[in-house]
Amino acid sequence: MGNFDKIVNLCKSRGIIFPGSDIYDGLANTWDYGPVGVELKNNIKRAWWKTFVQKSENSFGIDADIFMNSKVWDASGHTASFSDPKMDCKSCKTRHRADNLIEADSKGSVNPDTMTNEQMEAYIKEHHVCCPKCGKCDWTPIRNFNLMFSTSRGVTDEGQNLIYLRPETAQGEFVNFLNVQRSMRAKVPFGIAQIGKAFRNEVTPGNFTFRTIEFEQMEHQWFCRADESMKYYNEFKQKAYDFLLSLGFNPEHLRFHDHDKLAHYAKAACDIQYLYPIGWEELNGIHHRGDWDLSRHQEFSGKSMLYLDPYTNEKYIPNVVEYSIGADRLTLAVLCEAYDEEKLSDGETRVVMHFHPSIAPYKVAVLPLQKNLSDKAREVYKILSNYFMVSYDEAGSIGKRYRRQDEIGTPMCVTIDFDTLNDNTVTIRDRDTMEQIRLTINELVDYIIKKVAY
RNA sequence: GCGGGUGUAGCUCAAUGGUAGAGCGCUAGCCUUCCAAGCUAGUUACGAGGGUUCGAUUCCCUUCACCCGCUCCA
Repeated sequence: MGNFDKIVNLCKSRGIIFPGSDIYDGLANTWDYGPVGVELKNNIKRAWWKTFVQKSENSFGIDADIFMNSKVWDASGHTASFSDPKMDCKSCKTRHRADNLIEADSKGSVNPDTMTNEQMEAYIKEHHVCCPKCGKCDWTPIRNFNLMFSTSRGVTDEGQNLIYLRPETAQGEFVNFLNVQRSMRAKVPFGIAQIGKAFRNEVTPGNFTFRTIEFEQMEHQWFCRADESMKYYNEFKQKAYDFLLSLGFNPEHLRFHDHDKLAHYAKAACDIQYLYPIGWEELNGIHHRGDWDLSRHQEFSGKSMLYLDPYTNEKYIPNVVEYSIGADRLTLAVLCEAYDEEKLSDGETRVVMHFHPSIAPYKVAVLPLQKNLSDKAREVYKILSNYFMVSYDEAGSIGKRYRRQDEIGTPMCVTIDFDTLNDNTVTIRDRDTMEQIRLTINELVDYIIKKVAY
């Protein structure tokens, strides 16, 4: 069994991530975070927010609605390019885009973009457009594969309006550029950050939570002058990289990957890839988007996106440097990075999740050495739970309980013994070093706070 | 949507046209003062529907779900 499968199994058995709709045999590419996983993911999101909002004087957080006016997606280009008319060749089972077939057949003299599906089907029938792979002319009807999830808005059947679940969070930052700039009296350069859900109707192999139909993005859009944009682009590459290192990533498992093929909006683009057990895969992206987004929204909304620079009295549409990372992908990378099987001196193996203490789901576990010490142990639990997520376990041998905590990456375990009753001291055991030290209960909170600080 | 594969306990895996087992896990108790110890007891399953049959978890059909591949992928 590969590490990836082991991690998936560990996630299920230890309450980190469960298959979605599990008792109904699941639903492909959906996953639910369990009691342990939700703590991990929330801690990761909090660390990200702290880095890119709290510690950045000119960055502001927002939380935009998942539903947006459909014109937003016209402006962003999603309506046009996120939906493709597809036909299957019944003979050789390959799939093709109807518009591409027509364009090739007519050598560009017919513009399929202006045709309905019925018109395209009629054209293909009339001109005997055949499968470029097998040469047969046996097509299924056209089906539209729209990568945006849609639903309808409206109470009555008539007059329902198509409304989309956002396929990316970035537009929330762009449409709020003016609101944030004015309300916060922000001066360029400044940033808008957001953590939120996005949805893509992809028919894709999932590889656990690496690719899912619902996912959470953590994004930061930096609005700046065009002549300073490349400088900031490079700065954000470094900042994104440093953030990953601060979570405990091994630099050998990270690499930059510049895009050779740029998206329609991009002037420069680069990924940071992580060496997942399935190979090098994209973890986050840094994109130089130019003034494409704000210009398009100015065009489609009719609202001026011009910024009056108070220092130079110039008017311009700011450039955007986007830094985007998937919260679920990052959580998965953190899980892969933390996973370790340690051989002990007695030949046994222990599974340890070496999470950075600041993002560990539980910071500390309280373990009474014997059950008749539970009153005192619960007292300690009560004190610590004012400050941290604390796990309490009194079932089974002490060794077994240490192993359970190792598997969910709890950095510290506190044991209560008979001496605790006399002198209020406890033994604290470190997950990574296996060292044990003796502290009084009064010293405990400060000690743990220092260990788990981000 | 197409092709192939798989559905038995929480997990990993058996067996069987006639009472469905094991290991691990989990729970309780005994024991136990620091790294998966032991003993005792308990816990839980044939994905769903239909057919053939005296009898189906097993054979057949349908369906559902998942996995792999194709397709797609800002």
